[in-house]
This record gives sequence, structure tokens and C-alpha cells, in this order.
Amino acid sequence: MRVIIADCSAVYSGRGDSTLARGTRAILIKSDGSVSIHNDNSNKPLNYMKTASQLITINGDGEEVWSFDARHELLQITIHRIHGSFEEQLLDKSNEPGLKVDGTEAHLQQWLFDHPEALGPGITTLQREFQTGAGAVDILAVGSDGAPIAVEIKRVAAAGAADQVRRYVENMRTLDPADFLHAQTGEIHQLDFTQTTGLIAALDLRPKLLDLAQKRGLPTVAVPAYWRN
Amino acid sequence: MRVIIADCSAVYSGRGDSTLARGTRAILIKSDGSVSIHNDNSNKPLNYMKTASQLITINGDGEEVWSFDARHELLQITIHRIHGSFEEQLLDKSNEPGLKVDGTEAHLQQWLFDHPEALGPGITTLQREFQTGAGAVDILAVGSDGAPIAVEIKRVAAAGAADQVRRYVENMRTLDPADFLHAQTGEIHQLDFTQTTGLIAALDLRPKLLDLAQKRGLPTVAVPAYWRN
DNA sequence: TGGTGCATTTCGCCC
DNA sequence: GGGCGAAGTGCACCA
Repeated sequence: MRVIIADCSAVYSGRGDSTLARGTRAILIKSDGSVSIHNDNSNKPLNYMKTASQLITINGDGEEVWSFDARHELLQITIHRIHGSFEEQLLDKSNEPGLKVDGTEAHLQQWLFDHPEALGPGITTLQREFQTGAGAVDILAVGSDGAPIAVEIKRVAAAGAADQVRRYVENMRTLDPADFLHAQTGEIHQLDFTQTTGLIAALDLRPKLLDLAQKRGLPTVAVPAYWRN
Repeated sequence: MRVIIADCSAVYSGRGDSTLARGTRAILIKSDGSVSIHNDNSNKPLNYMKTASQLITINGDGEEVWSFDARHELLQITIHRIHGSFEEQLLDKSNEPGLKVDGTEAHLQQWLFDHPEALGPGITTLQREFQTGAGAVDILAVGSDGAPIAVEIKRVAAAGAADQVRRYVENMRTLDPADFLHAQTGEIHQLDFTQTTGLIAALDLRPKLLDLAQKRGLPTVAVPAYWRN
């Protein structure tokens, strides 16, 4: 990775357009060809571009212009003055063990699948990522009455989650009845999809979601912060 | 900003949990207290934390442990070996002119408001960010028949956009009739909100959105890439 | 390779 | 300061 501290300005054109006025910043150029311009604030770069080819030219003022070119995108950095520059060998990609993350939605999904009692009394979980024509439902479950439940899981459930589960429920209600073998218990559940209802389980249920859920008669479950035990 | 090239490992605990195995990486510590660990690939850091206080301790192996502590979050970086370190003064926050971005959804919204013909024949735009009880509609318009239209604008319209506009339309249909003064023409539009329909305008209409829109009879408008002229 | 949806999302605007 | 929705979103998974 190369780090250049420079008084620079930048112009980007591609998915959008942006201009960055002159100032001293840190330019990171990684070995995969990605570039980013950082100021001294926050973790997000001001400008950036993924993998790109670099071309250096000289402008009318005798300054270097670094052009990073990728398909349909162009980032041009004008270098007014370089204050410092250094290159260091980092761990190469093939040896990077990567970041292991826990507590994601996928983990929460697995945990709720294994602890159906957390979703409500009498609920049995049948399948994760149940495919409907309108997208995959996080968990397909059945209530004590045997009716299918589309369970939407979120770490943070905003208004859109209520729309999402409604879309799945609407689609599932058009499905033909089906027998469903529960992998663990060996029981066969006869699913009448016309009776499908929805359920939202989340660590954080936002106010607008709760409002919408109430209006639509959509039950919600607040999973406690200490869910993983 | 301080840049440290070090053989390091890291543990994060907070909104989620993560572990980063040992390897040589670049650690960025900015003057606002934000930290990020970069490898030689992509612009996104492996680990990161916003503003935090730093504390240095020594572990059982005699290695430095840098702890970055913020409310409900902790990032601990174990430094196995430092290969390089340097500190450079960057443009301070008060002088940072910031990044000027063009071509955002807000710009597209303004442009469509000013060019209602791009939304369809006979459409008149009345107000931006029209507030409903279910959120703000990007543009309130009326069709040639005088019926209100909730226009949802996206740069990229995915399935959720169809849900969003449906939510707004449902809410608007419960509103009382109202007279609406058009600021430019001075005309008064008598709006019967029970007749509200939806419309999606986007630069990129994703397949699943088009599918949903078709099923729901929701019209879509593909704004050409050269919209700004 | 493109489509879909999550993210330790982050960030900015508005209330 | 919290709520809400966009982002030049990025990214990983899956078809």
C-alpha cells in the first residue's frame, strides 16, 4: 500500500459527479488498484474508487494529475504539493484470514430457528430462507393453529420491514397447499398457505415500524439484547 | 492523522462482535479519534470505530494492546510488531470545504419537479417532499384527470420502492380533499385524495421492481441517463 | 456474471 | 438529539 500526504484537489465523474476543493489530505493507493482520499475526520474517504488503472499526466500549471480510470468512472486527483509519501508491504490478499464477524442477522436467524419459543408460544420453525416468488422469507414457521407464518428477521427493523413481510405474505397466500416435513421432529405439517400471516422479530424495532405493524395487525417480537446468551 | 504499519490482530465488541487474525496491516488514527484497520484490498477497512478514547496497555506476552473505547463499543488492537509509523498534519476540519456531489436523488427530484413532462403526458407537479402520515412522498403531482399522483423517485429502484409508494398511496387515500395552489401557475387544484395513484421514476429500474410494479398496475418511468442534459 | 438484500452499514436532513 | 431514508452506497451470497 502506498500512502501519499498531499495538497490536492479532485474531480470524480461516473455514477454521480463530485468535486473536492484543494486541501492537504492522505491518499491511499492499494495494491489491488483501489484509491481513496481521506481527510482527518471519520472513517469514510472523501473520494474513492475501486479497482482502476492509473495514468499520470501534467496539467497547464505543471502539476501532476493522477487519473484513475475504471469502466464508466473517472477520478482525477490534481497534486499541488506532496508533503510525504511512503510505501509499505502489507499482508497479501491470499494470506488475509479476513474478518470474522458474529452477531449478524444470519446468526440471529439461526438462533431464532433453533429457539422458536422466542418467537411466541406454540410456534414451530420449519425452514430458513423459504423461497417465495417475491423474495426469500427468513424463516417459515407454523403457529399453534397450524397456519404458516412468514417470519422477517432484522437487527434493526425500520418501516420497510413491514412492507417486506407484507409482500412475502401476499405472495405466499397464492401458493398451493403443501405437506412439510419437519427435519428435526419428523412431523408432517400440512400447510394451507392461504392462511399465511406475518411476524417481525428484531433486536431494534423502530417507532415507525411499530406504528405500521400496529395498523396492519402485524405482530412484532423484540429479541432481547442478550439473545445469544 | 497517524498511520501505523504493523503486524497486528484485533477484537471488536459492540453492535456486533468480530475477530481479526494476525497480519501486517495499516492502522489509521485520525485526529477526531476515529480508527480503522486496512489491508491491501478495497476501500473499506476491516475493523473500524468512530470517535473513541485510546488506552495503551501491555498484555502477558509483553505486546502493546491499543484499546479504543466508545459508548457500548470496544476495539482492541494487539500490536505484535510495528513496521513503520508516521504522523502528518492534514487539513483541519474547520477548513475542509468538503466534497460537493452532484447527480444525487435530490437533484433528480428537483429536475423532475421542473420537467413534469418527463413523468408522463398531462402530469403537473405540485409539491416536493409532501408529508403523509406514512412518510414523505418525493413529489406530489396531478394527472390530466386531476387525480393526485404520489411520485417516488430513485436513482436505483429496487423492489422496496414499490412497497414504499404503495404505503404512501394507502395513507394519502385517507386524507380529506384539499385545495392546492400551484406556486408557479397560480392555478388551484382541487385534490380528491381518495383517487390517489402511484408512480415510480428512476434511472435504474431493477427487474424485481418492474415485476412487482406490473403485478400491482403501478406505472414506472425510466429516466434517461442524460437527464441533466 | 447479474440479481437480491444485509451492513458493527454511514451519513445528512429534518423534526 | 432521535427518527428517517439515501448512498458515487459496498459486499457477499446465490442463481
